[in-house]
Amino acid sequence: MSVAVERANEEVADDRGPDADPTSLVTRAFVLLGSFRSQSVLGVSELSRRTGIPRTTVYRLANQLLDVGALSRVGSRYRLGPTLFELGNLHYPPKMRETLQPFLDDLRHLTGGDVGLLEPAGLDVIVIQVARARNSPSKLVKLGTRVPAANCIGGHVLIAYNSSRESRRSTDIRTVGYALDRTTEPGRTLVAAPVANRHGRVLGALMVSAPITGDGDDLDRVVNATLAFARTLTFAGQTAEVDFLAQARPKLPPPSRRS
Amino acid sequence: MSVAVERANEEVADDRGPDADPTSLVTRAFVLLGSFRSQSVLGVSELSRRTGIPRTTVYRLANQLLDVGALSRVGSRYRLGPTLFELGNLHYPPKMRETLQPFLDDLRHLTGGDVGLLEPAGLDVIVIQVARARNSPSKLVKLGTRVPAANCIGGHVLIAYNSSRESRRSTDIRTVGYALDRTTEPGRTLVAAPVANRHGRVLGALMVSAPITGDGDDLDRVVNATLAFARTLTFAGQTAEVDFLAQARPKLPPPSRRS
DNA sequence: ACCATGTGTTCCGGTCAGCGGACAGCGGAG
DNA sequence: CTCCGCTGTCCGCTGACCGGAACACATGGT
Repeated sequence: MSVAVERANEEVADDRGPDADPTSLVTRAFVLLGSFRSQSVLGVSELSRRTGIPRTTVYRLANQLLDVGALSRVGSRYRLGPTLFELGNLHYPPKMRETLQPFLDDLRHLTGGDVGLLEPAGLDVIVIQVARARNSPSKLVKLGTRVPAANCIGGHVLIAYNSSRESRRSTDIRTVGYALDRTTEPGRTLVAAPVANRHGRVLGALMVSAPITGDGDDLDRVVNATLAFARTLTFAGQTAEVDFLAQARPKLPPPSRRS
Repeated sequence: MSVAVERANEEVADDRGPDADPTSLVTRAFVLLGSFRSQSVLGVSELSRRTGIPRTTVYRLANQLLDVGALSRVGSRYRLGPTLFELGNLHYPPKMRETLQPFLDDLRHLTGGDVGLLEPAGLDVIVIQVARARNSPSKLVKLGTRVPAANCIGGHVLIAYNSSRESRRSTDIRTVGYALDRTTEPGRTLVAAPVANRHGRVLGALMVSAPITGDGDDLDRVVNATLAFARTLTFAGQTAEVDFLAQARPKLPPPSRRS
């Protein structure tokens, strides 16, 4: 009762069109904002160096972002602003967090590990809700963490259920209904299972980072609990009229991307 | 031991320059994103109507925002995307949340009310961290809530300590060190106190919504607890090297706004 | 079946917002 | 002192953005 899933960077989900036009101002603005992922406070020149955008343009852009609250000043440098936090929280349906939190907490106590709920974002996955042990060192199961889907066991699950391309690993995961990873966090085992909305469409993944290593009863308990709670979340989302982000299947079959 | 603070929309904090250039693309993008505050799923035409931006422009803008993950598709409409959530969480110093959360939880239990930490954002304040009773109905003390500073008792405190303009209310608040509001949430009393960084600069406000009405011992206890914890947060921020958003006093005295 | 009305989407030419090279002022390091 | 890197400012050019008009497609009322 376990499926070995190696880490691999080779395969990548499709389902997302070509990269955005790099000359678009909106794209540049978010490239700029994204450079704060690696450093929380940055100046104009440093931003220019990291993004490849000319200094003058960075300067103007940063001041505009300042005006709307997407950036804040720190001396003569910048950090991400509170407006982003406000808008980021509006990403959820209003009551989703408090509805799902008790379930995540229960699963955390049952498994003794850290619990995270993942959502796909382009080629990446983002951790949108967590239940962590206090002072847990896990860098993966952490609110707001963004990692490439191909590098994360939860991302593998999402790919397995959503990608149009087929792979050996995807069929393996769909067969057993979950995925394991023993290598990313030494001394721990990562378990991930799909979470669907009421239409059966897989929109998220539940991930548990448990402090166990080998196979055996412990692993079985964690896997079974994770699977059960993933199904419960699907159910909870429906009954609470949260519908896990309320995302229905698109009415217009091909959303027709601008090539 | 109480200062009557009426609600008033007349006075407004200055300290923020003129409104951003409305024709700037960045401004328009965030106006667009901001319209999701009142409705979580919107289409192109509806966005155009609410923002005053022509449909075609909205369409192009929305697709660009889609490409960077700031918006997600829901059928043929849009909602705020996961990238905003990710970036919004990076607004904090890495360990601020888990460092401060135990204090907020303690204060919640001590006062029996809902506890929120506020941060200024332009002319508004934003609730950046909370400790709520389960199923609390408070709309004010809620993660991500944004309200005009002039309409919120916590905003009054921030104005009192930061605005360059002087007012009767500001001096009153600074004299006693906190502010009260009995009218915004019927049957409850709101208490707010300033939170400073290590340089003594007031960067936030601690707010408690307690289920009490009159004066008396109950009120005194809540007020004293709030004041004590506001000071504790300042201290906790320093010792945990969080420094409450790490914001130092600007080195360049006039940040020289583009007029 | 018809039209009226709403939607999302595509097209295209004019124009102006944004671009970026160059420079000024500042501050810290050597 | 000089050098170097930084932030902030200016300005002429240009190509990316703008938005009106038209299209395709739903919906629903008559």
